[in-house]
Amino acid sequence: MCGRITQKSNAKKLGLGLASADHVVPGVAPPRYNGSPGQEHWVIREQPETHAYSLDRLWWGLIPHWCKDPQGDRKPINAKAETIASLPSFRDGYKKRRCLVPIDNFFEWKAIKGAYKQPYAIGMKSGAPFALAGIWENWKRPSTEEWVRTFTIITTEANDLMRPIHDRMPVIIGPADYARWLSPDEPDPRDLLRPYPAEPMTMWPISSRVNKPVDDDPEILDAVGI
DNA sequence: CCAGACGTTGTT
DNA sequence: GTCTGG
DNA sequence: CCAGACGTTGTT
DNA sequence: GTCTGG
Repeated sequence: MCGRITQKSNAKKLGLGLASADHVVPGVAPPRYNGSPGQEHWVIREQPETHAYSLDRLWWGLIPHWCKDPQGDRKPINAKAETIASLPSFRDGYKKRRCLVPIDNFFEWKAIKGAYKQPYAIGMKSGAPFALAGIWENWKRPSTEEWVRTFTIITTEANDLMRPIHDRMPVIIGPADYARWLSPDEPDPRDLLRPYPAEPMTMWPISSRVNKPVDDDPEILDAVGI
């Protein structure tokens, strides 16, 4: 599963060669060294009309458009690849509002029976940013009429690298498939929702300092070993 | 018909 | 135990 | 995901 | 908004 990410590279790199974010005001988009659900993160989308790609900040935790009061309701941070095409909360987004979440790493906790959990960082051997598959939604806050944009990350079964620590992992989209995943002309690209090959990936144990959901502590860099 | 849910994970 | 907040 | 709280009243 | 359960 996937409940913590890093977006430490600059916006140019996190655009993955598809999108840029030069319109973003400096200072409003700090790097995420230990990013959590409930925070804003970089997300790449395709504009339906112009087919241009954009890199924007969306809230992690999907709020369906029909939701009255997300205070009381849950905001799913993950959606299962196996069921996303049919579940009421996800199927419209899956058809029409797919996105890529560009990251440097994600974290996973290995549950050790009767004991602590050991956090791990997972990334590419190359150190390059890569893309997770997501879907997003628009939601209008009734009190202020303001539009809120949220996303959720799709999960699938673990690959050989991750299976020792966890039975699920986020869906990773390779560069060759960016365009297909984002294209509104592909209503059901479910063949992309499979475990990513283990070979280009790497994984290492990190300090449990990352347990604390604080992502602006510079010392977190040591914890992650970056 | 209306009311109520709508999600995932892990752990017991 | 379960929910909210980061 | 984990950490931390775990409450009520009335008024804006 | 749409589906399930009573």
